[in-house]
Amino acid sequence: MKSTDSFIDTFNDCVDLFMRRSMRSFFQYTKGIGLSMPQIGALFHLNRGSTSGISNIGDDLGVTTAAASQMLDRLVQQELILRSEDPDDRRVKNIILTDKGRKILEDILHVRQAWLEDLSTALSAGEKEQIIAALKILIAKADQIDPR
Amino acid sequence: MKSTDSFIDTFNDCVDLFMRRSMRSFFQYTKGIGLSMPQIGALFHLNRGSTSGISNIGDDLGVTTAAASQMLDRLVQQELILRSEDPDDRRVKNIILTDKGRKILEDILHVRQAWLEDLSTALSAGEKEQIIAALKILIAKADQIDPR
DNA sequence: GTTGTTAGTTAACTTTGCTTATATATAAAT
DNA sequence: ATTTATATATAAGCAAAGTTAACTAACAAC
Repeated sequence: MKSTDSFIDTFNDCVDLFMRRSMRSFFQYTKGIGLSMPQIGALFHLNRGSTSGISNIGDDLGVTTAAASQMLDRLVQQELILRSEDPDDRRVKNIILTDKGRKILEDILHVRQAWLEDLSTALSAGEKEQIIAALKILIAKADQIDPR
Repeated sequence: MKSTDSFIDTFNDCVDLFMRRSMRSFFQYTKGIGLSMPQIGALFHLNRGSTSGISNIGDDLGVTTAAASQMLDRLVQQELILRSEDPDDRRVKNIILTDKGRKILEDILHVRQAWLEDLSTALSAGEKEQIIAALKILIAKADQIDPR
């Protein structure tokens, strides 16, 4: 399963590790509170501060606007979001997180980070600096080859 | 949204980056070939070489054995897996990947890596070494606090 | 060999997510 | 003012995933 590129191999090891340790509890938690993958995708979209129109969310999730509209209905029913009319263009509905929605999103992110926090306390200050420096190179380069 | 821990912040930035760049094409691809999240989960379970009984897979995915059995049906219909009787205990069915299944799994992993390969070629040898060294520290430490 | 346990299947049902097609309201264009 | 385009909603219908409950077959124990 190893390639000839040890950068790729190491990065993949890191992804596998992250998936197993951090994503597992993430999925368990979201399942526990009854949120589906698309719904989480929508919440994350909002959290990123991306444009909040229905069709934007649909595009982002790769589904039709109709599908997005229906899925958001369920989030409205759960009182995690609100539809509000855009004053500039009354055709568009801006989706905004309710306090409850913001709280749940925070919890979700926090659960995903529990493992990361353990890791952070286990690392020495020097190790952390080294890792931060390396990851920043990686982020900068990624931005460079495909900016957004 | 920033914490007081710049290690955690940088790591999260990196995760976000990876999710947006790499997982996006991953989801598009799996959607294109008609595989759902649970099905992919099952394939990944098998790929890890974990125990291949139906209930093991169900446990791993956090669903009932009945649900796992039905979901695997669909993978059998798509000829990605085979059920085979365990010779040691004829009650258990071992799930094995077909050639087609193995091929698709390889493709899935490869798609996830396309972005990573671009990144690898964009980085200098020195940068890569630095990142590899840092990630290895991270992996080693993670293994240390929660071995498996 | 009966009795109980375990692994998996099957059936009936519910919920979700998706699609297409149709409808409505607003905005933009001419 | 009328036409056209855009943003969303709604309806009908399908497939997938999940549940519980009832069932079969194989193993284990005594």
